Amino acid sequence: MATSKSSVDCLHCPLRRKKAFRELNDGELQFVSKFKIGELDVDAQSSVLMEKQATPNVYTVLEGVLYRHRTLQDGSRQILNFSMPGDIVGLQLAMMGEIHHSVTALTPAKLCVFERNKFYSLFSGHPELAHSVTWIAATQETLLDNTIVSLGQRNAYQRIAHFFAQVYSRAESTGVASDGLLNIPIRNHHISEALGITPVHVSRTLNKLKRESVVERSNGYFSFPDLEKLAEVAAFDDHMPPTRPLL
Amino acid sequence: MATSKSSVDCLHCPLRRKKAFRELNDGELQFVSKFKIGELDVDAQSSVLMEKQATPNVYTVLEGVLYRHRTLQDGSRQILNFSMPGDIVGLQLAMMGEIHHSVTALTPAKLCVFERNKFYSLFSGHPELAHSVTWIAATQETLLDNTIVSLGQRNAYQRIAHFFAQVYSRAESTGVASDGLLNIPIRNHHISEALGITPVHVSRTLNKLKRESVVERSNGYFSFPDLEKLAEVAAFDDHMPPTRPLL
DNA sequence: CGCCAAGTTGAACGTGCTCAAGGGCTGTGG
DNA sequence: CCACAGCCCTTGAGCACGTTCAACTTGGCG
Repeated sequence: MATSKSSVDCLHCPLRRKKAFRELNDGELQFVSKFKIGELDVDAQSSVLMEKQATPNVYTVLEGVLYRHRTLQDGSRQILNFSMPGDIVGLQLAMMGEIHHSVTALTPAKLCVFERNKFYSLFSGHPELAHSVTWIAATQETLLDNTIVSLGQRNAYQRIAHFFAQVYSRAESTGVASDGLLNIPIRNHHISEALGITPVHVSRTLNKLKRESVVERSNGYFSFPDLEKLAEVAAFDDHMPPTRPLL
Repeated sequence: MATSKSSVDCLHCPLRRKKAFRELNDGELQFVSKFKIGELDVDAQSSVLMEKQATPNVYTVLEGVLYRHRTLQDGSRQILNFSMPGDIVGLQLAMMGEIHHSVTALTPAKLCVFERNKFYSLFSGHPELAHSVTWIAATQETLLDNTIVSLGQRNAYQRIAHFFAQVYSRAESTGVASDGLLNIPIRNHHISEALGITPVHVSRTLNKLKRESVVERSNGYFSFPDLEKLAEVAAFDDHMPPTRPLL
């Protein structure tokens, strides 16, 4: 894990070239360039934010995948969602100065670092960017809504299928998946902790999905030979807009 | 249901007098006054927003309680959360122009009406207010996080207890509850749809909570004779900041 | 080779679901 | 004033999805 001064310049941010992201104008770009105070590289498994610990920084994901999670008194853990390129990490920290979840890297990841104290200057100086922040927050809300619907109404089989459909869709649009291959090292216990299903039952249910050729796994990576079939058994219809703003 | 021109003036908004809400300065107040284009009064049970129907308006709750919900293909329904005074109704509509849930009044309610097309002017003209919007969105996220944790990790008993603790806490701080009495006509099927538990099992579990004197019900209204006991069996620790911004 | 983490599989159990019947309350109409 | 409908809640009994406990397999890595 290391922090370095902007090795990736915002002016040439590789994310902007991806189809999913909207362009910024020159003024915005220059502001973001100055707003970004550095970069954080983390290894897989390392924590970026910890529950109840207020850090001075807020991040956006430049590369890699992380997950937000919370641990209860009894030690059980709930994964809230996955953070992919373009996502904001620690928005609650920036807004309320408190955070009630941890954020851990699932893959090696690269994050852009911002000072949360200066976050307000983004609102006062660049309404377009402030609007983007809120856009991203509202989009997150939609994702959390989806998760609540899954946990509340679907059984293990549908839940896992829907989980994959959702994750794949987001991963594909942020360059972390393509051609049916999900380039994220998801283990059964992640699915277990994300969906509130025991690892044992995750295993059984996954095997059923494998037998039905909805899901495949090799070297620890999942793939989906027939994405339409996946969407169908998952009853998944994608709610996400095709393009999105970026800080 | 009727729309009338601002019978409640923002300058004398009754919500601001409540302890939970922050003050606005004169410039902000004047802007909000102009930004608000009217008021919407709805009866209990009537819908304010419908899934997939883009309306031109966005709202804030002035009085009463509503709930956001989504209906699946098979007809099952999930309540996502409850909207109480000060909450924004239809933020996703304002940001993305799409909405994937319905909003229905639980009690008779009064809403402030805003044009979603003009929402951007709030960002460009009043960064402090824009910041408030994002603050509210981030707070919502925390609430949804809590719900996900409940649905994923807790059994029916803990879920219901936590649900009440959470709802009461929010209701209390927005003036919809006091002295242990929750002034919202919640039926068993609401709990069922919010927590993914069948009405039958909700009934059984509620009776257990009643027997233990954690919960009481009279005339269809819940009350909690011992809020500390409730928080304890719910393993609830309140994540909400004591004061909050308001549009 | 041996270790450890992750996944698999079996068997028994339990929380919560389903189906079904009955009771209480409220509003409406005879 | 009673009859009846409709909604909500309650209670019982059987069932099933998912859990728990435990043993075994597999694969990566020292």
